[in-house]
Amino acid sequence: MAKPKIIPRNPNETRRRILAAAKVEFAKKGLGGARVDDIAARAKANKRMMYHYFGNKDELFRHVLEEAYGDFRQREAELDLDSLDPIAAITALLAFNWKYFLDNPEFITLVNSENLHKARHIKSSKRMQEMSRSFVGRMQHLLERGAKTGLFREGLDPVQVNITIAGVGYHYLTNRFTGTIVFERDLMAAPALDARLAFNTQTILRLVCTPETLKRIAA
Amino acid sequence: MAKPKIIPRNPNETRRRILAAAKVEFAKKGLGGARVDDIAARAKANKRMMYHYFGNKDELFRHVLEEAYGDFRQREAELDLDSLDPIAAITALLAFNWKYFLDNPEFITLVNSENLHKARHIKSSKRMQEMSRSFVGRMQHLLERGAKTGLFREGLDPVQVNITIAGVGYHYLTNRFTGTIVFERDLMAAPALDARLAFNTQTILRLVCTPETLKRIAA
DNA sequence: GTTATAAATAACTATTTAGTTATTTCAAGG
DNA sequence: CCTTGAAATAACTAAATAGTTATTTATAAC
Repeated sequence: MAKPKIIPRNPNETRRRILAAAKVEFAKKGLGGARVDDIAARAKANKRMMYHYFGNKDELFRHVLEEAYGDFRQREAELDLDSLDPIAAITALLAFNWKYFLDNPEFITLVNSENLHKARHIKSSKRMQEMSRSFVGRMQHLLERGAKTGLFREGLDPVQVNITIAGVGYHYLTNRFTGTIVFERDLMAAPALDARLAFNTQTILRLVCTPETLKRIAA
Repeated sequence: MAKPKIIPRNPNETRRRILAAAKVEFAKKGLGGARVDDIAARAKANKRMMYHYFGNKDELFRHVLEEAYGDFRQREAELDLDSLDPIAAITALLAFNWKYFLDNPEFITLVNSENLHKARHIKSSKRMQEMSRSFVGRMQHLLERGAKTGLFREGLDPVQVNITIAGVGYHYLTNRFTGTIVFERDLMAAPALDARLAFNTQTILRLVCTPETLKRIAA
């Protein structure tokens, strides 16, 4: 009735299905644990098609990674932080990071897997470089805007702030399974997640704001 | 001359060598990527001995993890934070975390691997539970001591503070390979490492200290 | 229609892999 | 000494694995 399920002989669709299936498999089992046969099966495609479109397992992994990273950066760029005052902007950026990691848990495991392999897949990727540059630029701009208006401290390193904003959320979520055991607390329950975002917001505002700003917003 | 290298027929030694080799292999390639044959070869032991002492690959991984986590917690317990004032104590704890991650990079990849597998190896480990409890207890005690002396803010959640202290260092280091590409900066150069520890110290002190304390120590 | 090209499939291969079996070797307690 | 049980080794197996070959099939340009 509705949409024809699988159009025969559709290269774009097949390629897309393989890439999507690979993302799931790599995220679940890591590069070393993922199986090419399982990826093909999940994509409902012949394994040979993977080799046709992507060359080999490592190249497939690189495509998955670049796509995941690209999606993350693109959505972040869409936030339009410039229309917000610096405090609202950095709060929104932190919340975006948190929500993105929550909604896309595979992003975290893919990045972890790439780091286990010393980032060899993206080491010479021009596309990664371009995406990263505008990302760092946005933070630099935000921090300068905050400092100029007297809200933020002067001289904050955008790289350090970026890593910290990502880190306070990323670390909580990537280690949520061992964390739940170590802390004997369900770290993924809704109230726990809300509490963590609130805590992280405090952490970041206390880090970037001047004492006067902090007193005023009563953090 | 000195010590006899490999004593024949030495069960403890063989077991220890296998465990040490497994730690290296699992840390390098993850659970899915590690090869039992490679572990045996690295340990200069017969593969059959691994099955003799540890049962199977997953049990071996569990032993490696428990040992790694145990070492981390034991060394942390040896810090004797009670003999330091709260600010020095939390600074020392942060620095310990940082240094431990730097000196034992395999710890990070092992924990990452366990989380990729949803912590199934340690889920019902009594030993993990015991080690974790005293660890959380120490932070609680430190935060209470800081609050009582008016240095720290009241009502800080020791779990949140623990996760943040670990996270600001852990995230920087676990993602150092992709980070070096994204930020186009050698994150592992000595000055970069010093800068990160200094930055993290600021982040944590700003998080836990009262405004008055912060003004006094001019952070 | 015919043909050239690319998409898709099935079946295969050479290796690798976790785990096992069968056997030998040593060292300590009697 | 000598016997016994554990330590160690070598050789094996069945299944899995990344990647390939050979072939068929649909499509779109002419």
